[in-house]
This record gives sequence, structure tokens and C-alpha cells, in this order.
Amino acid sequence: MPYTYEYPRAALTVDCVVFGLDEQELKVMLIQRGLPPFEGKWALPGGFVRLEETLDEAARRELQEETGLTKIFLEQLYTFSEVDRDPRERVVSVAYYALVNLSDHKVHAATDARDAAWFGVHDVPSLAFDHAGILQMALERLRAKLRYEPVGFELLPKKFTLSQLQHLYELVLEREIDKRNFRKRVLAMDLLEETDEVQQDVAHRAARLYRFDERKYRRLVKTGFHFEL
Amino acid sequence: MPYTYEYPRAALTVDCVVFGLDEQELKVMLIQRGLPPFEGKWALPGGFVRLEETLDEAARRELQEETGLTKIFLEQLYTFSEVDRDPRERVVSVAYYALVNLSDHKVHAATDARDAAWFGVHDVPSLAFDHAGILQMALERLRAKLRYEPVGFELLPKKFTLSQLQHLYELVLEREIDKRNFRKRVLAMDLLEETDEVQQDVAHRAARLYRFDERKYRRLVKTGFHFEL
DNA sequence: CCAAAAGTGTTTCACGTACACCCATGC
DNA sequence: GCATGGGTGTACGTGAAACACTTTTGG
Repeated sequence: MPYTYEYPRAALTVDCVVFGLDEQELKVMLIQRGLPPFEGKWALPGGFVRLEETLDEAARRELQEETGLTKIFLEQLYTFSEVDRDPRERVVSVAYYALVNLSDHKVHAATDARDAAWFGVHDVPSLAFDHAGILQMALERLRAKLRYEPVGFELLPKKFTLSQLQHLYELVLEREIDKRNFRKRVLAMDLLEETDEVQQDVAHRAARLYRFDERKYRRLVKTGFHFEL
Repeated sequence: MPYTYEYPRAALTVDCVVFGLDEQELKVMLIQRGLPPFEGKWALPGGFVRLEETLDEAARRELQEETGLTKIFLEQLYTFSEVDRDPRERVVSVAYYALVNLSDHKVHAATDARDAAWFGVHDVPSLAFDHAGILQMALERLRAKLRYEPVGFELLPKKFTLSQLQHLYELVLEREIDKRNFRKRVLAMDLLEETDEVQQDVAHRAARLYRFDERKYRRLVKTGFHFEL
């Protein structure tokens, strides 16, 4: 036990709320704990922050170790600090939320995690620590961000149909959206690039595929443009 | 040095960006450091988090100790974790921002602080640590929040004139606003309660005083209402 | 030819915006 | 009576919302 300090220190962890989208619903990734406390319970992936890494780096490392996910959208959410949120000792946790598209990223429950799985956000089991509260806040943040920042595209494959995009908005915001008005608004922003590809292997008319033009978006932002859907 | 741990731990601090409004400009409160590192430099008020308090409590305690401010609006901003942000050792800092109205709160540079003072946000001196970046983010957050949450009232006295409110929006958002349209929008929300008082001691027609009806606002929020100005 | 989803325009209404003058008060 | 800010209404244009049918493709 070589690390000694003049005053007591809280332990510092990161926890990640990873959202993914399949065709039916918004999912969140959980891992099953293999050790006490809360052994056997489901929890958000996460772990202790090392001295030589930033919080962002720690979050990415933990995700990599526990779920195999790399190079995904990741943003700090909030720092949780209730004194008794961990029964062992004082632990302050910086929560992150992440967005992945399920088709590109198969989750291989990695070494560190006993078991990793996707749960529908309306069908999560009882969670360890204060993770239910963290998930709740992440959901609210995602809903808010979806409206005024183009984060939704992170949940879709690089090329997607307008229907997929609309479906995503309907799923997350939990309300129906008029198809024509949605397409009008989206296309009016002029940030979607029409590809010359269409859907494959569908039993009906194939939809055109679009791509989000991130460069153009960044350029516009610098000139005061404000995304809104 | 009685506190030892199996793994090394970062120190944990809180830093507060306190905004105040006088008639002329938006101000931020800074304290002058009395100890190294950055001795003599200006910095955000803040300090180390104790084991028995949450981050919110730590932020309030530090504000009380260093500036005498109590019972003010306070909200977590972001957690800063660059590995070398403190030259002494690894320190992770949770930043908060606070809003006070200068007329009610005289700052008495308290025991702990050598010197506390208000600076116009466009006229801050060079700051210690990464505090310039923290201030920058706090400003952006304040501007964003002002639009879609009723936080502006925290910067005003409980009873205020519509001109004061408009002035606040103009100062923070840094653009002019049409008087008639502003009053129309604000009153249309039906969240301002007209008092039967008017301004005192002004050398022209005295303006009516209004009060923000927070109870009503909370009730409306529960039914899906969305503040926007 | 049937099922399934893609794709497309118009009308209506509400709200944001632009804009200028009279009023009350204190000195 | 004059200077200073308080307080008020209207016209116009843009953009959001409501709404239904035709087209394409695969089976």
C-alpha cells in the first residue's frame, strides 16, 4: 500500500451509458458484475481512473476493455458524488454517454466483463449503485441533444435512409413525426448528401441512401449556424 | 500522513464560476491566490472536496468560505481532468457555475481568500490553472441556458422591471432585442406576476416591478411546458 | 396483382419580426 | 418644459403543421 496522502481522498471512476439502436428500439449496454459489491447485478460499464489518463481516456479504455467498443461518439454527462453511492467507500463517478450503431459494432463481451448485453431502455433490470439514476439522466440528455445537435447520426450506419433517420427520432423522442414535414426539414438543412446507392434486399421499393456531411456541418457552425430538428 | 491506498489517487477539487450582473455588464468573481502555485494570480474560487460532502456541498462551502455567498443558484458545469492542469500533482476539478444578483449580495472577501473582486467578463486578467477555459465554457453554458431555461431571474433582484430583464438578455447574449417584441413574448408566457410596486428614486417615469412565478413554472414543466426566450 | 414502404405539394395558421409614437415623472 | 425612460399596436412574411395519393419493387 505505497500511496499515502495528507488528507483522505475519494476514489474516482468513470461509468458509461452506451446507447445503441436496432430497428425496434433504443438499447443500452449493461454488464453483469462478477465481483462484490452487487455481485451478479447488472451495471453500467466503467471502472477506476488511472493517474496518467484523462477522464475521456479512461472512459474509452474501459469501454474497450469491457465491451470491445472503440472509436465511438463519447461525451461527458455529469459527475455523481452522493457520499454513500458506493457501499465500500467514497467513490465519485464521472458519467459519460456514448452512441454506437449496432450494425457496425458487434459487442464481444471482453475479458474484463463477465457478460455484456443490450437491453431495451424501457426494459432494464434493477441496476447496481446509482446507475439507474445515471441512465435516466443520460436518456434525458440524449433526447435534448437530438433536437439541437446532430448526434442522431452516430446511432445510424454511415449511409442510411430518411426513414431510418425518422424512425430514430420517433423512437428516442417517443412521438410520431409526419413523414413529409420531416423530410422537408431535414433536406432543407442541406446537410445530407444523397448517395447513388439504395437499400438492398428489401421486399419493397428500395429507399435512397444518404450520408451526413459532417465537414459541411462544422463549417456552418463556425458561421453561426444552429442545427435543429 | 495517515491516508494510504492500494492505488494512487487524484486529488479532487471544485471550482466555481460566479456570475453577477450590475447595470453595465456581466461580471465574474475572482479571488487572488495567496499561495503557490500561481501565487498572486487571479483564479476561480474553489478548493478541495472533503470525504463527507457531495460536490454540490463542497462548492457551496467553498463559496461561503471564500466569498461569503450563500443560498445562490448553483449548477454543475463540467469536470476537468487534463493530466497536467495542476503543476503540483494530479488534480481533477469539478466546475460549477453560480448566479447571484449583485444588489442583494455584497461580497465580503472572507477569511480564506486574500482578495475577492468582480471583473467584467470581457476584462478578466490572466487566470491560474485552466481557469480561463472553465470560464469560457461557463459563459457558453450560461448563454445557452438563458434561452431555454428561466435562469436569468437568478441574476436579478426578486422584483425587477421588464427593462432590467431585457437588459440582462442583451448583455449576456450580446445582441440588441426589440423592446415591444420582448415584452410581448415574456408576458405571453404568463410566468411573470405583476406586483403593485414601481421603481423608486428614478428621474423619470417609474417602471412597474414584476416577480417570476417559480411555482407556476414548476407546475407547467411537469405538464410538458418548455420555456424559451 | 398484391403488399409494403418510398416518395411527393399545397393550404392554413401561428408566431416572429419590423417598426414609431405618446405618456408619466422628476428636476 | 424638457429630458429620460416607460409603455403600447399593427402589418407582413416566414415557417411549422396538417393532410392523401401515386410510384416502385419484390414476391
